[in-house]
Amino acid sequence: MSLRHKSTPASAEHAPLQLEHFLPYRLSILSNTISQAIADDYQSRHDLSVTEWRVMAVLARFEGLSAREVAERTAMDKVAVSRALARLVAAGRVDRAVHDSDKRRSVLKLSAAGWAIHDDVAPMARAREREVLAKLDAEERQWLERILDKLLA
Amino acid sequence: MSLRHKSTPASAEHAPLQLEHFLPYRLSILSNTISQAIADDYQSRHDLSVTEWRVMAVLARFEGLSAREVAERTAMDKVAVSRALARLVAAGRVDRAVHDSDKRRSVLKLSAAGWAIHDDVAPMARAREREVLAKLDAEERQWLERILDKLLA
DNA sequence: TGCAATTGGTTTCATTTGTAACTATAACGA
DNA sequence: TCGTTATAGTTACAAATGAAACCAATTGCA
Repeated sequence: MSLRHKSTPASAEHAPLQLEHFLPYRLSILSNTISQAIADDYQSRHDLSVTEWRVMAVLARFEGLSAREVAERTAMDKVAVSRALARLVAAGRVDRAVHDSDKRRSVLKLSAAGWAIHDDVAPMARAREREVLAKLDAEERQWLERILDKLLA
Repeated sequence: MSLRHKSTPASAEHAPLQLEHFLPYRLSILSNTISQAIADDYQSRHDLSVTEWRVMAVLARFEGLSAREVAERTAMDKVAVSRALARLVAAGRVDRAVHDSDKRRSVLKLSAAGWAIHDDVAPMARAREREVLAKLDAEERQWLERILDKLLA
């Protein structure tokens, strides 16, 4: 056998990750928990998938984007955006036109029905965010903002 | 028309979410970016999916768990765990035995081959975590830890 | 011009994932 | 001890997702 002593515990031999203190793992749990809570609010109410809601949220904020620009803003891939848009347009929630000077590009905006859904969902999403942030005091909230800015830069 | 003035801009009428400052959105981007970077390290090298790696990581730390306990620890659902385990056992990376006093439960541990993979991947995962944390100074790291503790409590 | 390379977007097909139903064992209460 | 209910885990089927091929419009440049 090796120089290592026989009775060395597995943890010393192998140094397993301590998931409960491992940043990527903890971020993943936190992110999924929050996103799921928001999704639960709107999925059944409006028959809306997470990707569809993301597309709607970015079109609410930036009217007239192309599909590619939506993909950039949502950090989704273009196939996912294309499919979400197909459903949203079919449901009459998004209006799609063709760009004047480039017929490949679409020009996207929420329809009246799309805005109505947005105006119902957005306050719920904000309320969930507030619930989460309520667990922190003012100082912690400031630090969190600063830390996220740095990590996402 | 309503009492609202005709020329009120959409942003005032509808108050769209500002995704770039919306906590759930930012957490999701950050979490996915980090997890993907780690996954890129091991997926091709070991033909290992994210769910399989999570199962291995928790078995490295807590030997002899049942599938249900793995699911609890990883925050994955039991079907995902069952499938990951099927592949891991088939690949000889996890040993599955039957519990002495309850024949429904399995008793799971990493095989020698499983440990070898673990011992290759775990340091890479830790290195990625260090890369991320290197963007923060000592004070920010302490706050982050404290904030995550509170949000996950 | 005109033709190759690029870009916006969709479709196709294979893989992954989620939900529900199912099997086997165990626990509990009449 | 029998019948009901609960639990561990798997299977089957549907829906979601990703990668690559694809079409159409545009750009760049010989």
